[in-house]
Formats: sequence, structure tokens, C-alpha cells
Amino acid sequence: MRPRLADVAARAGVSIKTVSNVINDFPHISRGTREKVTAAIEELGYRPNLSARNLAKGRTGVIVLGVPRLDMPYFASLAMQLITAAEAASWWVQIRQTRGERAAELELLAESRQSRIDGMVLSPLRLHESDLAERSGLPLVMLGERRFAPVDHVGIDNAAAATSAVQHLLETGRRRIAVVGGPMRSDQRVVGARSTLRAHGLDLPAELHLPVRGVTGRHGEEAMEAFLRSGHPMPDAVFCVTDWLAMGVIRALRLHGFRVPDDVAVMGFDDIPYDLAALPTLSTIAPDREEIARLAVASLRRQEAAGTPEVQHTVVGHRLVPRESTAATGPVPTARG
Amino acid sequence: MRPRLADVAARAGVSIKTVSNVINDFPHISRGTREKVTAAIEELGYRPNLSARNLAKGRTGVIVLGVPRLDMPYFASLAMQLITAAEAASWWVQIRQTRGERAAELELLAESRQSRIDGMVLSPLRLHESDLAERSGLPLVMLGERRFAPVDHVGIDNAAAATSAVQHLLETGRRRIAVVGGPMRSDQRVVGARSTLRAHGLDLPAELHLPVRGVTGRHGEEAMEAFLRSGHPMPDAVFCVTDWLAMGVIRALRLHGFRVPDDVAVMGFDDIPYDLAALPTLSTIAPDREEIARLAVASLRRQEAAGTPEVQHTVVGHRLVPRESTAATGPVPTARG
DNA sequence: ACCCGGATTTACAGCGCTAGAAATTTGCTC
DNA sequence: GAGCAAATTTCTAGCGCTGTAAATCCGGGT
Repeated sequence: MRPRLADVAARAGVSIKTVSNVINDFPHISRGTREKVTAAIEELGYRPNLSARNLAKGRTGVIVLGVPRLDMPYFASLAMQLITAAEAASWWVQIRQTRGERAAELELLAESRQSRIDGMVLSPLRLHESDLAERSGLPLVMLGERRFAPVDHVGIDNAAAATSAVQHLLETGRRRIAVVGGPMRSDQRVVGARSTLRAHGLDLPAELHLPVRGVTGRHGEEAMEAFLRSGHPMPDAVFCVTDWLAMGVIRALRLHGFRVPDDVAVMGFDDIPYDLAALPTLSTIAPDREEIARLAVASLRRQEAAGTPEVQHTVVGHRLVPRESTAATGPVPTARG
Repeated sequence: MRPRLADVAARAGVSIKTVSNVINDFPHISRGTREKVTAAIEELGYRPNLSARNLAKGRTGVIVLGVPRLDMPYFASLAMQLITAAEAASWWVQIRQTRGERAAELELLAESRQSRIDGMVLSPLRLHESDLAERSGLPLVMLGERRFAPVDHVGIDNAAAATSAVQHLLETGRRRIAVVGGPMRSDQRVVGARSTLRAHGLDLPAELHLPVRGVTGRHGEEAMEAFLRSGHPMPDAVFCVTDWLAMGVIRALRLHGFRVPDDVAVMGFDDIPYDLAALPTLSTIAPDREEIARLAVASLRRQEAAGTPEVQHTVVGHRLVPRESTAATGPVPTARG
């Protein structure tokens, strides 16, 4: 059997509560006692029983991270970071997947209301602000593009990031810029791109806004195919609201004989690891995921400490990462043989 | 405050234990009682307190999944499946990352020994069989290529999968086949490929075995670059032990003017989502991850039930997924303008 | 009407840990 | 050496749920 507090206490010749005090770093423990107890813990290999501790404390030690899918690398990477950040606050992360379904997101929210968890980090895709009306006092923080007034939020400034992306394209001499994304998901990014174009005396004509119903390569490829079929004059750059979309777009462009970046520059968003294995490597916007994770955990702690503190919306930084896909001149794969 | 068993009992007019019995599906409960209790639970929105339950049961309800990194899509996807499979056994999954470091893998193993968890699913990269010597009775199941005699294992037959891959390349008329992978990680796949070549009267000359020290695109690209610099005669096909490697290999090939698959076919392994966004789409081997996850959980349950049951090594199926990168003739991106 | 065995339900003792209050010891002061 | 406050340690209840064993109920047989 695993050793219990009582075993440690017996071995150290003190009371059970003293051991508990040592473990919990109470003040007022004499040096000698602390040493005796620490030694006993060491010798016995004692580890606290978390179920018992949690029961006594009325805390579960678990927070939930709700993301659409774990096999989307953006979210996988976010999960990685959140797990690390949460450990620092003695929380374990339980990952729940919503598949981007509104029903699943609502269910998570409902669960949080009656729940056995200490907090929730949610990356919602389909939730409406009104869904939050009857949320419980459970610490909750939202990630992602949309901000809901009544809840803490951590995220980058997507419009500003889109601005950097578009400016980067403009700086490399591009003028006719298409945008792949929205309407549902990536509104801020599209909005940011459009307003930046406008600020430079350019425009985002309707035919250059290619809407998608998802953010995978297939969606990007289909959107670009549709555009190519439409017969509109080609853009000289495409800004995609995710890297995955961008890969599909590049695929479609190249299948139709366009060179990237020579004929058309392509810009993504997210900075997923595959960007570097692609040909051309993908220029992108890299959100500071580590910071997002850290601040999300910080928000939960704040909410746990104060009952219902003021709502905070926090903006995290991002970086423009220029790579081959937007280079002024890029590698030209030459057919050989 | 959240309702407790006692509240439900009071409301239903029965004892606390009867409510517990209903919740735990004990036999011998009269229909009337069951209905009263169920109604009370419903009305109060009662949810059992897991900390308390786990404490009473001496079970934590948590299993650990140890993987190298969550942002490798193979493992992300595996984690996804495992979470789902574990839910069916009322377990939730705590993901731990080893970064492929032996020390981290050992640490996980050590933790399992003194631990607060019900079981562990481990996908080891650097562990030695001897490291398992003093493992505790904690249910443990290993995934991945290497089988350790004393522990349950679930995985595909990597050598057989490599055989299908190589046969596929042979069937599309390729004869000079290079292999990217190993020596550390993917031995079975390399071994399978080599023996298949041999079985067909071919060979894997040393210069066509390109070893790598990792499985990312960068590793693949560097390995292929090194080969190209070496001046050896070109292969007409490359089998890579992961898709990610394959992407890097394709990148290197195309940068040097080779067409894929026309000049060189490339075959991957894992079936990650990006395969479809690549140009060309990547032929690959798709392990049945869902089955792996399901069987891993089943193994843990079996071990939990019987004290130390017989060790089982289970083989799960895989599929060959032919795509553009190994087509007899593929799409030819034509430079335009 | 009474007894018996199986069907149902209840009482009660923990699971291992923490919190608050009480008890004890210690260090000083005079 | 007594007296007092602060420092340190122990006592005593639970946290909410489950398992065992004992109690109660019920219908049929006599």
C-alpha cells in the first residue's frame, strides 16, 4: 500500500497535521521538525493522495481546455503550452474537443455550470454571446478571435495582425491582393485586411474575397479553384486566414501553373510546423501562444481568488514571419529531364 | 452549493446509500425507488463529486498518455482517439510530453510507480527494455514500434506496413528505392523495407539508406540534400518512415528540379491531415489509430481487473493510401508566364 | 396468523487529507 | 523563578462517496 500521511507522521514522530503543515508550507514550523518530516517523506516515498486532498479542499485540481480538434496543429500547440502553464498553478488540463460544433460548445458550458472542475479555457467557434447569459461563477476564459463582453478573453489583435500581413504583401510590391477566409470564422482577420487595403488606397473587391466554410487545405484549394474558374483577373497575392488554408491555395495555384511567390505571393496565419516543410515555405503570422497560455491560466487564478473580479480582455503579441511564399523572388522549381 | 448525495436522498425520501445504489446501477432496486431517485437527481441537477468518489474507491479516474510532443500530428490524433476511448471507461486522459527525451520517459515511468494514476499509455522513443525492470503493478501499455517483452503492447506491424509501402512502389514500376529513416527510431520500418526489396531480388545499398536524427521536415530535407550532394545515381522512389520527413524530402527534390512523382515517387507513413494539402498529395500508410486507442484502453482495463494478467502484444491493422506522390504519372506544375 | 428466504434498504465506518481551534512548548521579561 | 505572549504542534471535525453488514420488507407456504 502507498504510504499515507499517518505513516509519515509515525515515522517522523509527530502528528499527522504537522506533516500536513510541512507539506503545505505553513509558517511556524521549527527547523528540526521540518527536517524530520522531510526525511520521513523521502524515506517512505510519500506522495499526497490527490483525490483526498481535492475532496478536503473542495478543489479538483483540473481545468478543462475546450478546443475544436486536437489534430489541428494550432490547437495542439496551444494545448501543449497550456498544459505547461497550468502545471505551474498545480492544475492538470483535461482536453475536450468540440469539433467546432455549437452543440458541443454549449454542452461544455453547461457542464462547467454543474461541474467538478476548477475552471475552463474555451476556444469557441460557434458560440453566441447570449449563450453566456446564465453562466455560473466558474472561472472561465475565452480564447480566439471573438470577444464576449461578459467573459475574460486572451488573444492577439487579429485585425492588427492582418494589417501586418497585408502591409508585408504591399511592401513586396503586391497590389492586387485576395483574401481567403470568413465569413463565419475569421472576421477580424478579413476586416483587418480590408481596412488596411483601403488605408493604402486599394480595395478588396467582392471577387477577391474568397469565403470558406472551414480552414483546412481542402477548403483553401476549393476556394482558389472556384476563383480560377471564375475567370476574374488574377491577384498577385493571397492572404489566407490560416496556414492550412494557404497550403490548399498554393496547391491550387501550382496545379494551374502559377508560380509561388513569383506570380502570386501567399501569406498564411498561425505558424504551424509544416510551414517549413512546404515548398515554398510559408510566410505567416505567429501568435505568441506561450503568452496566450500563460495569461489564460493567470486569468483563471485571478477569477478563482476574487469571487467575480472585473472582466479583463487581454491582447497578446504576434510576429510577422516572412518566408519564401512572399519573397520578392522565390525558388523556381524547374522541370528537369 | 452543489447538491450532494444527502440532498438527493432527502428529496427522494430515501437513504443516502440507496441513491448511491441507483447511481451505481446496483441490482435489487425497486422500480418505484429508482424513479423517485432519478427524478430527484434530475430536479437538483446532481452530479457526483469525483474527488469523493475516487477517494472512496481508491481509484483516481486518470490515466496518463506519454507522447513525445503533442504538436506532432500523429500523436495529436492519437491523443484525440485515446481521449475518446478512455471516456468510455470513465477515465480522463492527462497528457504528458517527453520531447523524445529518455530522461523524461524514465521520469514518467518512475512517477507511475509511486503514483496517483490508474494507468499509463506510453509511446516511448528512447526507453530500453531494461528500464522496465522494476516497474510497479500499475497498468501500463506501450505503443509504438518497439515491443518490450514484459509489458502489454498495441501497435501496427511496422515491418509489414513497410512491406506494403515498398510493394506499392514496386508495383508502380519503381526499382531503385531509397529509404529515409532510422537508425534510432524507425528500425522496423527500415528493416521491413529492406527485406521486401531483397525478396524482390533488389537491394538497399548503403548510399540509398538515408539516416535521420529526427522525423521532421527539416530532417527529411537535410537528408535528401546530403544525398543529392553525394552525387550517387538518383533513386526513382523514396520511402520515408514518416509523412513529415517525406514533405521535407519532396521539398529538397523539387528544389533540385526533380518532379514528384514523375522523376521520383515519394511514400510517407502516418497519414497526417496535411498529406492532402501538399503538392503532390502524399501517399502513405494509415495506421488504424482508433483501434490502437481502443485496444490500449482495453488493455488497461484488463490489467486493472486482473492483478497481473498475462502480457499481451496486440497487432492492429493499417491501410495503404496511394495518392499523387506515387502515381504512375502525376500532375506536372508547369511554369507559366 | 406466523415463519422463512429472498428482495430492498439502511446504518456506519472509513477513503486520506485539510482547516480551525485548542493545547502545549518556548523564549523572554522582570 | 514566575508570568506572559508568541511560536509550534496536536485534536477533532468533516469533505462526499462507497462497501460491508445488518435491518427491514414482502409474498408464499403452513
